Amino acid sequence: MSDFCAPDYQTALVRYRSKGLGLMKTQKPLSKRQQSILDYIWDYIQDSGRPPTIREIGAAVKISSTSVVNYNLTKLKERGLLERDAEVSRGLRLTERAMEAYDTVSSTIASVVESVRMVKVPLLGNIVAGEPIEVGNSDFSTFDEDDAIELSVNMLPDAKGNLYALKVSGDSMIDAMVNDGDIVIMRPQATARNGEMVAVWLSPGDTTTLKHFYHEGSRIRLQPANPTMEPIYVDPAEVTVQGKVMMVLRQTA
Amino acid sequence: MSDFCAPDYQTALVRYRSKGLGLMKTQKPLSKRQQSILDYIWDYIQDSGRPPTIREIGAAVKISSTSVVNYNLTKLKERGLLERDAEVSRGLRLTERAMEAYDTVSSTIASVVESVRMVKVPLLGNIVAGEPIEVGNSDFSTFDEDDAIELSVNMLPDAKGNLYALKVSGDSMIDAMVNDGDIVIMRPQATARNGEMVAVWLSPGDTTTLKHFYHEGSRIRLQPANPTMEPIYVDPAEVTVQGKVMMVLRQTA
DNA sequence: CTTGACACCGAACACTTGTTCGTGTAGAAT
DNA sequence: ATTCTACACGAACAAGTGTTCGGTGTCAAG
Repeated sequence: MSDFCAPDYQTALVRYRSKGLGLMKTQKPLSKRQQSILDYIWDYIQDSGRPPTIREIGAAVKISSTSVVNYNLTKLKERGLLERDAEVSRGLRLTERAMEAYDTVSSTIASVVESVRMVKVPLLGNIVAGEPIEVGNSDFSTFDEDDAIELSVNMLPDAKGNLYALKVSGDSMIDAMVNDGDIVIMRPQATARNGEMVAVWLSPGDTTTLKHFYHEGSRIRLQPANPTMEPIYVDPAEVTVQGKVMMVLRQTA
Repeated sequence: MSDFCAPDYQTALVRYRSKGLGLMKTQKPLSKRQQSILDYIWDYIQDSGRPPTIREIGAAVKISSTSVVNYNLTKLKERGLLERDAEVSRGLRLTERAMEAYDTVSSTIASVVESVRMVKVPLLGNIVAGEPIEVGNSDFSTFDEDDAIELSVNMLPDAKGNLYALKVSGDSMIDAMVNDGDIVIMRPQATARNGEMVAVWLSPGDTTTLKHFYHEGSRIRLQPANPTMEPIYVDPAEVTVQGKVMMVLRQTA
């Protein structure tokens, strides 16, 4: 019998965010000098809006000879990490592959977020809005890691922190106008106030569900928003609140 | 009595998108040459990842002398549209102000969209989901021009073209799970198939509303999704379909 | 010990690139 | 008519920048 555990949105989120430099398995690592050169080029472009010169690179990584810089740039080009336009000043360009190491998409989005106040919310998986169903530990494999929703921060007051998205399966929340197939944007939250719509994990049966949450004496009432369905009563020790619904998105066409 | 006319989302959208270089009231316009130089610099940076040289600019805008290019760059600098680092190759940089003209946010987002497939949808105004109400010609002034929603293109199949967003007032579409306060993403559309949820303008009374649309013999039936409300029957000549609902967004917290 | 590959280096050179100078034209203002 | 300003231009020059050459040192393999 498998060990029961809560679907771990936090771990999935951390995994989503921490994509380090993926070194090619079949090649030995870059020399320290070559790595320093790449780092310098990246930083210089971010800071100045243009690539550095051979001499600037040399000064930065303590190479006194332009031909040594040239030699190392040739090596990096051979590795597919940069391109060079000949006979022009500042003719360097980092390739897509090199930029992966700097997580250019996240960096670009991070800079856009700063300027237009937007947040990228990963779509981590499904949440059932119906009878609680058992979840496996691989529940997060449903969606490609690259699936995400970009949202304007001004649509999400207090959007700091680790938002994530879940796709709704089932119609138990239909009276809260959350339908099967909708996407809900969640903010991690370990407690809930009465009436809040939350995702919860139930230790008996290792199940998860989306419901309105109520403290009711010594019990917790998980209330569907569907008049055809009965509330679920659980012992507080058996329920873990995982996140609160901040926003609902629905495609209609 | 004012002339009646449809609330013109297209015009509002065009106005939203066509933010030309914001000319200072107290300054005369840039010369054509100066504008061409700015355009070329912008394009060159997008294409090559570095600024152009003085000679490249000259070749592009048909200036044979580097000192004329230099003179014009000095003028652009005086206007606050670019910065120059002296004594370095490719020492140009467009200022924030200059980039506004190229809608740097849209351009940056456009480039991000290419990599993460996202679209920026302006929030243009309100739409009533209730009894049709009269709209004034200044209906679009409700929202700041900068209000917009960023959405992942993969959430919006066929997102090409001029999407816009409207904020819903009223609850006549509540059975379609569209509630007061929700935001609907619209795609401009002049016709409608039966059952589609659309924004329409009604020439009698100069009103607008959000409803399900049905052709019914010689009439159009505009059907609320609220059992407490009656459908509206109108002559086809009196109704203009303006857009179809592609997505619904709701903030819940 | 020899050889080859790799990494490194200074110097020179070729070319690119930015800045400055002196000059000319046209139109507006005086 | 004169002066001023804006815009334009070719040429020369200075500085920046990339490329090439001939060389050295280290290390591993033969």
